[in-house]
Amino acid sequence: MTSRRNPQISSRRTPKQARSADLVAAILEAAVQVLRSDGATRFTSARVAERAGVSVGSLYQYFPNKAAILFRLQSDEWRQTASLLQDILADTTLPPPDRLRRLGHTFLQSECDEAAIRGALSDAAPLYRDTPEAQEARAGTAQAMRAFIAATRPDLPPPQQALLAELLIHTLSGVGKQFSARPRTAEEIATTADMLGGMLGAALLTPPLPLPD
Amino acid sequence: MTSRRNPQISSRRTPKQARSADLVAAILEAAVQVLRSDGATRFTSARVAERAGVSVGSLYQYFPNKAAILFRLQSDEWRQTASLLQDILADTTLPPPDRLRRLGHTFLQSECDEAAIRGALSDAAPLYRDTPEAQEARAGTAQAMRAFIAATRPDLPPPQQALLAELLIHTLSGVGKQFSARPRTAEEIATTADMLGGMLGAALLTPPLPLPD
DNA sequence: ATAAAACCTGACGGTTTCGTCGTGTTTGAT
DNA sequence: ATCAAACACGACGAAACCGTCAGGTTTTAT
Repeated sequence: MTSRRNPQISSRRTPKQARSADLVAAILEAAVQVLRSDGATRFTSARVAERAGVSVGSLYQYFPNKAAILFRLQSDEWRQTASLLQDILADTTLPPPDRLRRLGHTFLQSECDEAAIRGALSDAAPLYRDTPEAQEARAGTAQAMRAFIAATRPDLPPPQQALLAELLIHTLSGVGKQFSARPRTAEEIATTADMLGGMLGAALLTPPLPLPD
Repeated sequence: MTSRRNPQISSRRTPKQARSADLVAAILEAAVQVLRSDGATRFTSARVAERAGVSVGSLYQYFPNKAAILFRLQSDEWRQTASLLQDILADTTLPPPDRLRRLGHTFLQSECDEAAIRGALSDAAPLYRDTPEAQEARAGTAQAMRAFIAATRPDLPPPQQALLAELLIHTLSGVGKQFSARPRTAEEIATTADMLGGMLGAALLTPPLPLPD
């Protein structure tokens, strides 16, 4: 599905002088702005370059194609999210379910704060999603959650641990994405985050399922 | 975000003879095939017409644009899903949490069965998502869930009922979409569906939250 | 000062897609 | 048999976009 050709996501030339590093920074900043204001379908190499006050040629010296810019942005987001997960889930001063509760709040809030950019990025997902680089980049968040599950539910067999971790991640990101698709009041966010956190906590404590033969 | 111009989703001419009705059916069938085999980004009016054995001109006599075809497909899916929800949630022979459990199973299974087409459809979502017709079409599923919540948790104030209903729907569809993005074994589906159902059930029985002032 | 490397530019070719329109065919009613 | 409405066709104009390339400018090193 959604067949990809040679996405070639990896960078083309690495900036060695100060001006070119600035240029790359300007491009990334412009990319965020274009994504936010024009949306994914209007995200264009030309538009990004123009917004950055830079020529297309320069852009293509540091990014092999459009997808590479998007991937770079998404990749940064993922790294950020992974370390957030890591921090909250590893905080042993809180009982595990409370950590999930907190995770729900933090996550939902940040998703709503940056709804425009995240929504646009995920609209553009088909452009970078299927590259090996993307698969690897996603692994970070999954790993953090699996470690938490392994520590909290050692009674579950590893395959179930993995599926549970996946379920929690999918719930967080799926709910976050759809909930933030519409503008929300602070009250709605708080209430939903509470319910979400409770739900995740309940999932965590679910008794091991009798494996049907 | 993702600004739309004049999407003009509504149909252009209504088939009055048998042959044109067949033509529309052929187009929809072809659209599904193209979506499944070529993905959202390669979904093209020309390709659909060719696959249907029909000229582009004919296609554009019954659909004002590409988005209208996609919307039609998605709309059918939504109707189908809404009646599924309706049926399961209104089945009073089962205790409410069990209904959610069953819903999780049914939903996840069907999502996995048709992963290709649904995935492609949601990749194309930016093209039809923001039209008023789409907003209205989505309302069906939300309504079914709200009715269920209202009947099951009359103790909650209506605003919280609405948010809870939304949370459950978002969880279902978000998890369904992401889980089915990779091919899954029957075992993985069953296990995840169990956990998902349990999670939803738990969310349903969550005590009313003390409204913070 | 000078040469090499790094950097920047923007016009341009090639491609894809959308949706229309003038023309020709089929159907149903009289 | 005849005519109007419905239907079907596919070449085509217009627009958008991607990514390259030949040539000019700035920086760095010697």
